[in-house]
Amino acid sequence: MLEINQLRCFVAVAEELHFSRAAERLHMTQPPLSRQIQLLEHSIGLPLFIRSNRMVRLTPAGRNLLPEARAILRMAEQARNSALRVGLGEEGRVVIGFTAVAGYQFLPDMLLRLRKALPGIDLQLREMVTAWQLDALVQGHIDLGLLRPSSRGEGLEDLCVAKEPLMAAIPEDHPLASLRSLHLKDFHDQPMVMYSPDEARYFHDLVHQVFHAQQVYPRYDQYVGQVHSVLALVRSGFGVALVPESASRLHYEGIVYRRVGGVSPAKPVELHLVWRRDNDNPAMARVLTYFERLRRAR
Amino acid sequence: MLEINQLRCFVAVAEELHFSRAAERLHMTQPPLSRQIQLLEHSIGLPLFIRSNRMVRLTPAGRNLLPEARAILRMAEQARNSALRVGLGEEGRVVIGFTAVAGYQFLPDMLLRLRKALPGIDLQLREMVTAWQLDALVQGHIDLGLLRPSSRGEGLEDLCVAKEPLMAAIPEDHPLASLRSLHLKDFHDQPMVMYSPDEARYFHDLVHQVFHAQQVYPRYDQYVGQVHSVLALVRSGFGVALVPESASRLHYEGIVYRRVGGVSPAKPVELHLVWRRDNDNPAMARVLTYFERLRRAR
DNA sequence: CGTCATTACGGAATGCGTAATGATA
DNA sequence: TATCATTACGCATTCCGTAATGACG
Repeated sequence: MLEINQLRCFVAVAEELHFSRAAERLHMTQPPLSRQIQLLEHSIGLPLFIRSNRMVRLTPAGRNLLPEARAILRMAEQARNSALRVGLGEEGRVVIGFTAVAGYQFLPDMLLRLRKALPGIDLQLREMVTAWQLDALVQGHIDLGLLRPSSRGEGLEDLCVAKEPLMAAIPEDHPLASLRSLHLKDFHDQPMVMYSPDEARYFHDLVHQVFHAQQVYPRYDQYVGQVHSVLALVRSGFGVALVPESASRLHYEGIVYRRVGGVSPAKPVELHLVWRRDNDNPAMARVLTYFERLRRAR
Repeated sequence: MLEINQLRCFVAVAEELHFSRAAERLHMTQPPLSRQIQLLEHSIGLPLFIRSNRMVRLTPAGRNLLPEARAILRMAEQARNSALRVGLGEEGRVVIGFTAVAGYQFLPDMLLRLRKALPGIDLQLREMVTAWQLDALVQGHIDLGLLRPSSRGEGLEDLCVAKEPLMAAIPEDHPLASLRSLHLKDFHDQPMVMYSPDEARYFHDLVHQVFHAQQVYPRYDQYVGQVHSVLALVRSGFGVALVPESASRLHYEGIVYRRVGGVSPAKPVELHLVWRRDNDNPAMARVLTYFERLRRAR
């Protein structure tokens, strides 16, 4: 096989067309240089130079090899530097999972700042629901999850990054839409679109608690997994719903959003960043350092 | 610097994720393999694997290096093969100089056949007049010249590949254009466009001899260097001219071509292939072998 | 205690430098 | 004879294989 060292020798001689000068440039003496060239020629099976004692010139095979040899040397150099930069986290990739709703409010800001602060790092995005993100984190398919709170914390770090109130999403032609101010009690016995207890455990429990605390009991007719779907059903007239404030960014035609009195301020909707404590991605480490610096600055 | 051998070891371990199996694949024992990996890691400055005794896995830096290492190995392999093929003439480049007129008749056929017979060889074309081609041949800028005969034969091989008669090129509204048959004598005292004695020595001498042999003396009003230019002047009414038959392929609007009686058949226009005897381009050698085979087949 | 990577060590091969040789103008 | 590549040879380093050690389940 061609050896890197031999290629380096070859390039030097091919550029100088003079063994002695090439040897000088390589910080060695001529004889071993001659020998390396001979070995290279032998391993290819052809002469690369024509030595006419007063003149060294390339054979066609040598002329052909020269640019390739340069390319290989350049690649080797780059590979080394790139591996080093990846190791130091100056370059690399961080895969981020996010829920659809986070994609409308929190994520864009975060990405903008991250890209600015860590320009060498390639940020890859994958939309998935909270439960899938937790799986993907554990399996190492994503480095970072932007998701709703969850109890599954085996080896996972968790940071609350946003809190927002729940708001009512109401079809614009619904009687409640015309009320000046809205209170939880107004939802009593109302048909509502509810979150599914397994696909959207967090929202399910949160909405349930909010109403239960006030002894209000709406009628839960529909159970769906994502805020998107909730809004789609609200718009189709299946009832009203409680959604995080940021969902109002979705600008669903035919839906109005209202603040609701009686919702405990101690129960906001939270958005969390989650990652594996033993994640070994150095680029990820730099992202975390960046978050840490942000947190302290506040 | 990264060594090829170390990269090969790295790729094997990265693919097997198991030192013993990788060593087996590399036809060596584990300990030196471990050592090569350590050396590689040291030369990069970072660990590439995490060895947890029951499990070998890549670090991010290693994951990043893997495709680059594969690429380098592939390139090294290719470089070797390519150099060998170039050396054997199975692959390579032949630069061919040609005169403008040759480009209309002889060259296209020749290229078609060469490309078919020697598919691995890249044929590069450069149009230039005979004198320039001779220079370019000597200096090694072209491998092969397709040109008019010349006396400069220092180390050059020469092969006549085409003979063609001279024909008259006449403006269509010229009195001679309407004659049924044309003889050299008809050119006596006629204004003619002549070839320049330094830029187109061969044509100059040839035309001169043709007329001289018959004691015919036209009037040479214009001297130009290329057949192209001759035709342009003929078309502009500066006179008539003798041109090689293949020039009629140029299909100049307003020019008619006529055979001429009295032109010695022993003095056709010749087209020659010329190359350096000591040309070391193996692809060129194959081209020559091809010509030789053609010649013998005839 | 079995598996598997690392460390330890001896022998072979490789690479470099110095000195001698050879070829060419 | 001067220049410059090659050959010859001795020494240091590198690389491989075998044997011993060590870590983890």
